[in-house]
Parts: sequence; C-alpha cells; structure tokens
Amino acid sequence: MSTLVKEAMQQVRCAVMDAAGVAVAEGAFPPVPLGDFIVEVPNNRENGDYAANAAMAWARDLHNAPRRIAEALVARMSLEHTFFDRCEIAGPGFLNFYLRKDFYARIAQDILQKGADYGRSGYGSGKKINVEFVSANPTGPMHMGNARGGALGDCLAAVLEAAGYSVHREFYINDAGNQIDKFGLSLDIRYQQLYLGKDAPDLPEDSYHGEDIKERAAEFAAVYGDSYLTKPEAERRKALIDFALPKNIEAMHANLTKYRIEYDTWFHESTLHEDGELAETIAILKEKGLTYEQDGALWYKNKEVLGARLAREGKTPAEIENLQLKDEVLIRQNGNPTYFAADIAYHRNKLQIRGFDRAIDIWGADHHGHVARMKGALDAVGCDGDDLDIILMQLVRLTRDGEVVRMSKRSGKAITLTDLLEEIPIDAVRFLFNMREPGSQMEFDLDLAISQSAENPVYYCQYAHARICSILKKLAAEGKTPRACTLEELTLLQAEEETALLRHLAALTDEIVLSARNYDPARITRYAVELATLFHKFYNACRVNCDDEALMQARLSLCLCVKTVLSNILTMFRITVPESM
RNA sequence: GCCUCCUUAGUUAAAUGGAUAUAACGGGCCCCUCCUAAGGGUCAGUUGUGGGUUCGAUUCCCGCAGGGGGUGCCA
Repeated sequence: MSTLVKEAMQQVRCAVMDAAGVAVAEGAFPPVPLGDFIVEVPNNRENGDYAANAAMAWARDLHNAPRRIAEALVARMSLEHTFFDRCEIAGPGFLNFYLRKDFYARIAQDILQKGADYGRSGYGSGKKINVEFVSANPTGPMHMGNARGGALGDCLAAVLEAAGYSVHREFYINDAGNQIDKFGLSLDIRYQQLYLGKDAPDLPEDSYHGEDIKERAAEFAAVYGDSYLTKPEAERRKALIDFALPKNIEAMHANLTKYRIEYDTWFHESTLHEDGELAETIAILKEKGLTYEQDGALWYKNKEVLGARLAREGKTPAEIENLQLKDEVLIRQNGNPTYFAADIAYHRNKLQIRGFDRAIDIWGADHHGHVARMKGALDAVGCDGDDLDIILMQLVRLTRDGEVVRMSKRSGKAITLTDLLEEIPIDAVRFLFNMREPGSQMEFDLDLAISQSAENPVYYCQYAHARICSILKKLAAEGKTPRACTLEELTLLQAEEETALLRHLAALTDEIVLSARNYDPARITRYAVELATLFHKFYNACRVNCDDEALMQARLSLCLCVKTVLSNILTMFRITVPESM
C-alpha cells in the first residue's frame, strides 16, 4: 500500500522520464543511457513541493548545460492525471514541482479514514525479527545504560511493528557461567560475614561489592538462619544462588514492567547448557575443523573465520593482518564454556532453531569488540552473520543542575533504574532516551526530565494533543461537532500554517519506514516535536471556531488529523496521551 | 600502538551528496475583552583542522587535533 507521498514522488519521476523519452524520440537528446536522479522534498518551501535533479545529473551524459536540459524536459512534460499543476526550473537546473491545491485535502481524508492505523505499512512484509535488549546481568540492580537500552529497544520494536515486521521482544538472562559463580561466591562471603564477623573471609577484589548482595544474604539468613554455615561450600553457594537469583530476576521484571516494557520471551542462558544446544554448537565447530586444543582449553579459529569474512567484504590481506585478529577460547582450562561460546549457541538458536529472519541486539558500546567475531562465528555454525544486526549504544551521562551526577545519593553507588523511575515520570524517560541516535553520547538532564514545561519535549507534544481535545470540547459545547468534509471543503485549508501541517502529517508513514530501516526511533520523536510545533503555529494563526462553517469544519478535520497522528505516535511508544493537562 | 564511535550557534541537537545549514534553550523586545500563554511572533549567533572525489560536501575518502569506548581462559 503506497502512500500519497510515495505516489507523488513516483509521478515526478515518471513525468521526468517520459519527457526525456520524448526528447530522445524527437532527437533533442542523443540516445545515450541516462544515469539515476533523485526526487526529494526541498528544504525551502519556495522551491516547490518536490524537486528533481535530473538535469544536473544528466549534464555529463548529454554533454549539455543543466539549465538547457531542464528547459528541454519542461517543454515536453505532461502533468495530466498527476497531483501537480506546474513544474519550474530553478537555480542550477532543479526541476521544482508544485502540487495542486487539493492534494492536501486528500492527505486529510486519508488520515481520517485510516485513523489508528495511519502510519502503519506493510514495508517489512511480516518478516520475523527478534529484538533483544536490556539483557542485564541478574547478579545486581539495573543501571542507566539499561534504562537507555530499554527505551531504545522497546520503541525500536514498536517502530518495526508499525513498519510491518513481525516483532519479538526478548530478554536474555545470563543465569549461568562465571558471573553466576562470582555471584554465589559474593553471597556466600556476605552470608558468612553476618555470623562470623572478622573471622569470615574477605570479599575478593573482582567480586560483587554492592549493598544488594548484603541484602540478599541477609534475606537468606532471615529464612535459613546459620544452618548453612556448616554445609559444604558448593551446597551453600547453590542454595544462595537458587534463593537470590529468582528474586533478582523478579525485581528486573517488576522494574521493566513499571517501565512499560513487555517481553515476549525471557530466555535463560542455562537452558542452552541443559538441553545440549551449547554442546551441539561446539560440536559443529569441531566438526568443521574450526577448533583446536591448546593449554588445556578449546580454542575457536576466529582469525581464520573472521579473516575470511573480512576478505569477502573487500578488506585487503594487509588490512586484515593489521587488525591483529586473535583466536578465542570456547571452553576454559577449568572445563567451563566461555560467554562467547554460549552466545554463539544463543544466536544460532534465534536464527536457525527458532527461525527468525533477523536478530537485532542492543549492546553497550563497550561490547563493540565482540560484534565482528560474533557475526563470523554465526557464519561458522551455518547461519549468515549478516542476519544479526547489532546496535551499539553509547553511554549516558546524567546531569543535574548542570553538573554530572555520578552516584546515587541513597546508595552511594551508580544510579539504578529503580532510582531513576522513582524520580522521573516514565513518559519523560521513554521519550527523552529516544531523542538521540543510539550511537551518540548523550546527556540525560534530570531537571529537564522532571520539569513539566515546554522545554520538556514530551510535555510539549502532550500539550498539543490536550489542546486539540480542549478545542473539540469547547466547540462541542456550542453545538459545533466535527462532520465528514468534502474534498472541496478540505481544499479550503490553504493558509501556510495549514499546508505546512498537512505536508508534515503526510510524511508519517515514510518516516516510520525510515526509522525502522535505520534502526533509529529518534526520528519519530523528532517528528512528533515538529508536528506539535506546526500545530501550535497553526493554532495561533488560524482560529478554528470561525464564522465560515465550511472552513471551521475543515479546520476541525485538520485538528482531528493532528490528534490522530500524535496519539498514534505516543501510543506506539507507550507514552500517555492526555485529554487535558 | 591498533580498532571503533564522536566533534555543527554560548549550550543541546537537525539536515537520503543539493538551492540562503534548521530548531530548541539561554538573552532582548512583542502578542490573551479571542478555541489551554505548558503557546506564538521577533532580533543575534554555527559546520574543529588540512587535503581529495564531485557541477555541488555538514554529509563520502585520506591525514591532523580533541573526547568516549574497546584491545581478558570478564560479560
């Protein structure tokens, strides 16, 4: 289902191509192959509604000046049965196309007809995408990075859905391996310290030192007392982990639910160990001769596999050599598989076993070294590494009163997601984290997020929606309720503020597709802010409650269009859509 | 050292290779007997640096400078 905007751009393209065809037939252009050209929306409205750069792009092919080519094209151009009423030559040779007045009316009709579905498209044709995000370690509380990842992942998933993909939201729980061993050890020592005081062992440098570990150990002690002190270490640690881990997972679940994130799957790493998929994955690598043993560990030939992948991408042997690729350990000397080994099995599970067409992971930028070898490893186990897309998020700095906030006042530790959600409205957190591209290092201004003013973009957008509701209510009180308008009535919307608004409204579907294609939900938050701005300008310039009944109805329709689009976007991002503020 | 991301107005950010680089905030001034002033209007101010590709570069390529991250039998 193509949008009006797409159709209009296609018409421009056809008009130019047809004119070129005529020019060739008439001998005005030599019969040479013509290169590609671009149809775009000019920055400056005075340069028409759409512009084509064909005359400039073809200057070399045709051995002629761009302006001359443009003149030849315009002279042979037909705009019958299109949305356009004229084409003008401007600047170095742009072909500027101007829409007929009723085009905007069609936009309004289209939006009103589609309602809550307006903006959705079939672009993704139902392809199955797995979006994995947050996936915080269950060994402790979540932090600011998880907050950004959560907002980004959930809203990206929403954008992909709107663009016609079948989306699956997933949380990967690292409930096995080294981190869990360390978690058990930390709990164990804190537990012993409760009873033995100075006689208990000290916490090693590289274990978990947070208050949350002490709390969990104390909770355990409250239930079991000192009965585990005399049990064997392994049994004691297992009991502590079995006690504390579900509590931590439940806490993450509760926090994320509060954050309005609903996962389709909470995937436990431990299942890969238990059901043999991890062993199977390693067996595949072994079978292909991509492993070897050294120093008592099992190694994966990353250098060979990744080198081959990079060579396919066009890197020269010298460039690859320069990267100093290293092989990776799959199974440690102590017999435990590495995180990397489990991760290969996990992604193989997504792509090969569960059959997702694409897997998207959202990782902190500190994991970037892991990206290339993960894709290579997927090639090695019989998947296509290109089906995995990894979005690297840069870190977040919190600021308050213009100062960088490093620590939480309460715990003295890094600010947790729990702290953040207690302090800041969820609407603001979800919106503000999606104001920047994932790859940008961002500052999160706590004062701004709390402030309920126009400076806060989320309130600015919500206010526009509330204002529309208020207008509708006010007019309804006077007996003036919206009715369906004819195309002629809607064509009355010709004020600059009105057409600017309609042009912007018309772009939603394509903006969502672009946002999905670039994995960048920030495009949509910016779109929403711009829409609110255009609406407020319209509000100040054009009175809805005016004497001309037809114009009033047309403006009411326009208000309903803006209301629909704002509501569709905010709802998509699970942000409150207020009727009044 | 090597890899990677980033650098646009005083600040935070926009700009599928296009025309006069766009907004917000901060500062000055103006607009409610009128549908929500949580709004609008208006004045001032910018592409780190040196090359290259192109009709045209904020955008692509190569140096340089500055900042973040990585370079574990951690995850």
